[in-house]
Amino acid sequence: MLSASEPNPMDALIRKLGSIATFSAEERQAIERLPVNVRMLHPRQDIVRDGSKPSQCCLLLSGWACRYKLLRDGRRQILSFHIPGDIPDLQSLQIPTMDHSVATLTEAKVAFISHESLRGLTECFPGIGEVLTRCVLLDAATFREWMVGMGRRDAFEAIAHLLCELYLKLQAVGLAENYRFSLPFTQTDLGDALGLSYVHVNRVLQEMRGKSLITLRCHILEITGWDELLRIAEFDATYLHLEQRAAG
Amino acid sequence: MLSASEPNPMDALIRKLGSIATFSAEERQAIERLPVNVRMLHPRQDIVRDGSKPSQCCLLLSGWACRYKLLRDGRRQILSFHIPGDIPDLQSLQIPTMDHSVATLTEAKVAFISHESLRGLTECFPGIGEVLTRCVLLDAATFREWMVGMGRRDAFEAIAHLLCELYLKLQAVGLAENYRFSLPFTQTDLGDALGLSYVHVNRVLQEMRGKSLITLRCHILEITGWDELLRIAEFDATYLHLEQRAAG
DNA sequence: CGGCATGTTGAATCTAATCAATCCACGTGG
DNA sequence: CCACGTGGATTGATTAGATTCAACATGCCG
Repeated sequence: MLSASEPNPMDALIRKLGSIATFSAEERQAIERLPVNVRMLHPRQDIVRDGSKPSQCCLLLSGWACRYKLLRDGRRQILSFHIPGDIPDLQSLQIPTMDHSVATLTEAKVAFISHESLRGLTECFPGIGEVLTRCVLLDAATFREWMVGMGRRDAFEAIAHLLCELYLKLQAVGLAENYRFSLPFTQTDLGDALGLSYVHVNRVLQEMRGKSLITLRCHILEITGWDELLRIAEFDATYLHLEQRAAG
Repeated sequence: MLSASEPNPMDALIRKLGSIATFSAEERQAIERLPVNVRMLHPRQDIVRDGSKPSQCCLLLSGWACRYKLLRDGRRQILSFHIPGDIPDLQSLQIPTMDHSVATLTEAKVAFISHESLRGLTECFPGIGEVLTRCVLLDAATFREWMVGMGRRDAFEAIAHLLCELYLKLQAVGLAENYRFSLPFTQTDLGDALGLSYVHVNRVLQEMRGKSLITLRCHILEITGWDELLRIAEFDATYLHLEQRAAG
């Protein structure tokens, strides 16, 4: 048995899955025993390329990653941000060809898990298969919310909404508290996620600071006006479908 | 056995599933025998409401439907369009609470199928479960493509892309050919799907007509410049993940 | 120290939204 | 048959939100 002081690399995944479903000690052990291939990756390194047919999935253990698509002239749309515990290309298990790319945003530790062993796991433990299906459906719920942001919210509302979302997602896996978290990527990345130019993102962030809604220094964001930000963003956490639990 | 002249209501579903996967005669029969509750619905009628916890799924048999979210002040974002064979709220099987609404756009025939019987079906036929999972993942792929449209394509490109997508989806289930199809909803709906105002949608459609890329009369769209439209939209059908087949 | 990436700010420009009419097809009722 | 009402499409004028271009500041790293 692993000692508490030497955390299993799968802890990030366990924590993530625990935030959206409950599962047994047996299932937990099976996850911990999955054969993985752990690697450190540089910032802004592609993990999976658009058009490829991966034979493994990537589980993010530390750092940030994103999914994105490029247009020919270089315009980029970031489709999602990913934090430890996420498996950004989980859908490749069911849909062989990637229709987008996955890349790191920061230095990141990634565990590669073969499709084969993931299939073995879900066959032995259908409950885990259901939780993983839940994961990809929750990604889709976030896509839907981002669509509302890009299509029908103005820049201020959209950024406010994204900041609330990121905080709650980080908090759910124990990576944020007290309305503070690390936002270690650039305003260009934020713009590419929201369909805005980096200049405009910058101005809106200034405006939020001016209204004392946030502070942002050295890539540490603090939401100082949480309730107000929720109100402006019309934020409703239903779409995150987080497991309600009594405590911690 | 059903005669050819009296089509089973599930034919729409069979055709849709056949466009994205292959399955056996046995599986096909099981689908045809699903107990359903068929109803005709008026145009612009809600089928499932945001926030509800449905105990059944709705299979669209004829007509058009959409998923959408509303902001408090009435701004609407359409998240997807649905055509016969689609099950817009399929994810409610795994995620109990709806984070958006589903509504008809036209008069529509809808088959309601209880979660219970769907679960029974996927337990007996795991292959069907996989195809259904594939369905919701394909929806997510379309969400991603729409995000690119809203965030990084201009209005002309985005509309061009949507028209190409709708044609191919209709064609895949035999509801369109020769670059012609019925587009029986309003320009306001198109705008709400693309994050544009209806006035602007109108102008762009004019421009497309001016360039002889499309004709649009009485809600019948003909794409007269398919290749050019594909080029402008930078359309790549990979994200539709349609099953490649020799013929028919 | 110099170079580079990121963040900040201003000015000009542009895309698309908004506001406001008007038009047209269609259905209804007198 | 025609007046009327309605929903959708179209067009023009104006405005707003966001982009683009450009410059400069800051901070980090070799």
